[in-house]
Amino acid sequence: MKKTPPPPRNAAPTAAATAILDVAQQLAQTRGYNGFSYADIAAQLGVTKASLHYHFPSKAELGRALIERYRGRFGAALEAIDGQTQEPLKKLGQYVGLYESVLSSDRMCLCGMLAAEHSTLPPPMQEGLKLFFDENERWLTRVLDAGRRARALRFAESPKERARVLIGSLEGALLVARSYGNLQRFQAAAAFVLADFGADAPAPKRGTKKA
Amino acid sequence: MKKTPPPPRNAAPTAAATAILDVAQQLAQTRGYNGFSYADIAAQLGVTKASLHYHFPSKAELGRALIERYRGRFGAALEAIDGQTQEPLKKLGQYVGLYESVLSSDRMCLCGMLAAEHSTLPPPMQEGLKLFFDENERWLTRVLDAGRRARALRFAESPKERARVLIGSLEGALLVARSYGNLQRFQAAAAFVLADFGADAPAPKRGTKKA
DNA sequence: GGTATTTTACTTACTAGTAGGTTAATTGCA
DNA sequence: TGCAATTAACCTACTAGTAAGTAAAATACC
Repeated sequence: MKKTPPPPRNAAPTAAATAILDVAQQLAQTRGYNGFSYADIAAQLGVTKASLHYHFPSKAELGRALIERYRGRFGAALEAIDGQTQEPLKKLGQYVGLYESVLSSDRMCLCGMLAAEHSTLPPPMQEGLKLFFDENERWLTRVLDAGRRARALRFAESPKERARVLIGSLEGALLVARSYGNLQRFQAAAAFVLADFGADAPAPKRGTKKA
Repeated sequence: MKKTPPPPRNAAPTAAATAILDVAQQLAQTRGYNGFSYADIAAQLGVTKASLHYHFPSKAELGRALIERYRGRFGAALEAIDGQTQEPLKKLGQYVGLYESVLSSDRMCLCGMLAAEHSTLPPPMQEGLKLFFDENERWLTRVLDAGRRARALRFAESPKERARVLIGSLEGALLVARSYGNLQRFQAAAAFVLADFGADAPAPKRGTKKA
């Protein structure tokens, strides 16, 4: 009753698998998990659907891999921020920049998108989503807590609560700005949430930042 | 060459049409526009798909009607708030309550959900979405502006900008809280965005439980 | 009032197309 | 020659949508 020839999972990702994930991610971020099909990926790559199934036996498996890779990359980006600056407000600014760069390519945050479709997702994907948000929350909580201790950030609530608010606000700002096709709309919201942390902190320039 | 018997559009909605919209809305709010089918609605109502097509010739038309009704109802709810209190912070509290009640029934805001799927929607639906957000923004802007003039609310930015941030934050809080199946998570975020408006604002009804 | 006609609100039975997925054969390369 | 990667060809289930027909209610007409 073996259903498929055993595809080599969890190891070094082959070039083909990477290409598939790249296309699938772009589709998932723009159209949602229920908004694309194997046929769409195959067409964009110029291969057959069967070939995709060789690398990712089921769409559920592809979706799971998508989240896992995204989570890993996001985690790496957070570590990169930690390596680049110790200044809390700058860290937050770069964190916001991660979201902004997503919107710049006309995408939604993968996990924000999937969060909308949550109830239609296979359980492993649902769990992957939580992990993503949990990891974001943990990192932000640490930054906020340290920032307040160092008197670089000012806020009243618990760092964890504040981290959650921040994540939600950024995801929501992304969500709405995207349906206006308007990057500035996100930037304005982002500037606000940052400004809210430190009275008159070195506010990021309003208006076009990418230039 | 008439394709369909002309269905009576834009008039008093029949009981059948209302029932269809009710089910479709619940599905759209939980699974997204691309996450349900005519078959799903038909099954829940115990009628045939063809019967649905009689009332709503295409899914695009159904989706458009869905947004239109939602928008109308939301607008009515905002008017109701205006009729109930003049106190700005209370108005905001009730506004937040609208979102909370959506989450209580395990749903996402219809338009927040559709915003995620924006790029896959037929243009009339995309425009309906914008109208929804625009109307929310207008109402909130008015409340915020009046509230600040009356010294009942405190904030630095322009009312319009602040209104946008608020909408985004609430939609985002809804989005994330829903993938945790956790109402409290939303309530905490909601309490924060309200508190952010006036120093020590009165906490919204349900309990804060930490500390 | 009673008959003819139209309209409403469906149904059954179907279409063409797409979804995810499978199998067996084939290619390409170390 | 052996195996990883890929294809052609297929399957079943489901998608939105259509065609044609029908029972019952509303309307028109005399």
